[in-house]
Amino acid sequence: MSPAARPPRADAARNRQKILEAARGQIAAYGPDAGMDEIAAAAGVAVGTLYRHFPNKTELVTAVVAQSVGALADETEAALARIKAGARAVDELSAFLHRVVEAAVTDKAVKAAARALGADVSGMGAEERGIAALNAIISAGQAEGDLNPDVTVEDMYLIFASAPTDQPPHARARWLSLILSGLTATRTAG
Amino acid sequence: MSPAARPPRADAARNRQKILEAARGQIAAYGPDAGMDEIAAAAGVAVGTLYRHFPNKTELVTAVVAQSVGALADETEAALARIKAGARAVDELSAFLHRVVEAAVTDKAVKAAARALGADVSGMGAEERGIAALNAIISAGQAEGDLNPDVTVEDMYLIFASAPTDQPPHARARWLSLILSGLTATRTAG
DNA sequence: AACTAAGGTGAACCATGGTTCATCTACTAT
DNA sequence: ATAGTAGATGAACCATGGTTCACCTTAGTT
Repeated sequence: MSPAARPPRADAARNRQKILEAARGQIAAYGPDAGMDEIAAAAGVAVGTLYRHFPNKTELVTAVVAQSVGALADETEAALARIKAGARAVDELSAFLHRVVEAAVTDKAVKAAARALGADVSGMGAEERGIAALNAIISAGQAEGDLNPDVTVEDMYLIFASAPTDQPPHARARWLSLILSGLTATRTAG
Repeated sequence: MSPAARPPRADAARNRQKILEAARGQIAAYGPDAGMDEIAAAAGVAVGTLYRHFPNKTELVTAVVAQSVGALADETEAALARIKAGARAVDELSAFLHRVVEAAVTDKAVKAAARALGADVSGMGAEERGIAALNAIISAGQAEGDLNPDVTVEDMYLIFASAPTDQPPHARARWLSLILSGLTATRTAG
């Protein structure tokens, strides 16, 4: 279709990035109420520029989500790589989940905004990558005998989705430790 | 102060109730976006009536939250009563939490709406009651040796706050079972 | 250095939805 | 029954905030 679309102008690319960052920040802070004007201001740009890069608010938020998903997938793959290099799977999983819970504080707001705007956030490209890596990590943990055999990727989804966001750090840590004991506890009774 | 304010008219009380119900339903369904007009329609009333009963949307939502908190406190006390009558504390706690997680699907939306509107939801009267009962239940469970010694009411708050809402029933059940194993698992190592 | 289109600007537009208020209705008390 | 007031009505008002667009700026090119 587009026979090699010519590359975007240098400042355009820069602005696009600034807009995404600003959007993430504003939404994390003010939720779906973050206004386009505010996002523009935070990015040091005029509103019109937002609309040159994204057709509407929904698309903008979707793009932010996509970026998050991508970053998450990267982290997952990095963890898997460390495991293959000899690291213990549970430890990596635990550390990974810790980071996820921290990031969730921002990402949840973003996802909520996406939902509030009726955005279609399903089936982002990077998601597949993350799932594959997660599956590998879980299998490794189970093979090493540290993870319950009934643990699945679904559980990870559940954790992503339900990670508490408006709780103080120590509460978030407690929450994760409760969950982890559910994933790792070795059942003694049948 | 108010020297026996004369009782409200019969239909006024009825309407107030219908409004609260409608508000809960609409907000559960559409989140903070539920409009006053829609709530009014659902209650079979005109908008003006909402404003006779509640000064603004924020207060209305706050009232709905208060109602939820009250119901929750009632349930807690009922559970405690059953324990005192001989029921096993963990079982009651587990059942109670199951109900909470089910109710959360509605209440979370309401609370989210409250937050979105900047309502002050802290320190509702009934909250104290619930806390007292919960403490008693936890102590009982620990005395019976089924609950970890480090479990506190804070954990219950955490559960209320982080119960997943946009997950299918089986996922919510799984979630609770993960959490419960964190509350009840008997640590073997020091 | 001049050209030109990609990119940026921001005042203005408009839909949405919370809120008001002048007016009408119907409970309750006498 | 009737008065009198608490309560109900809903069209209209207005603030908010997403979106548009006619017009400048400037990066990249020759």
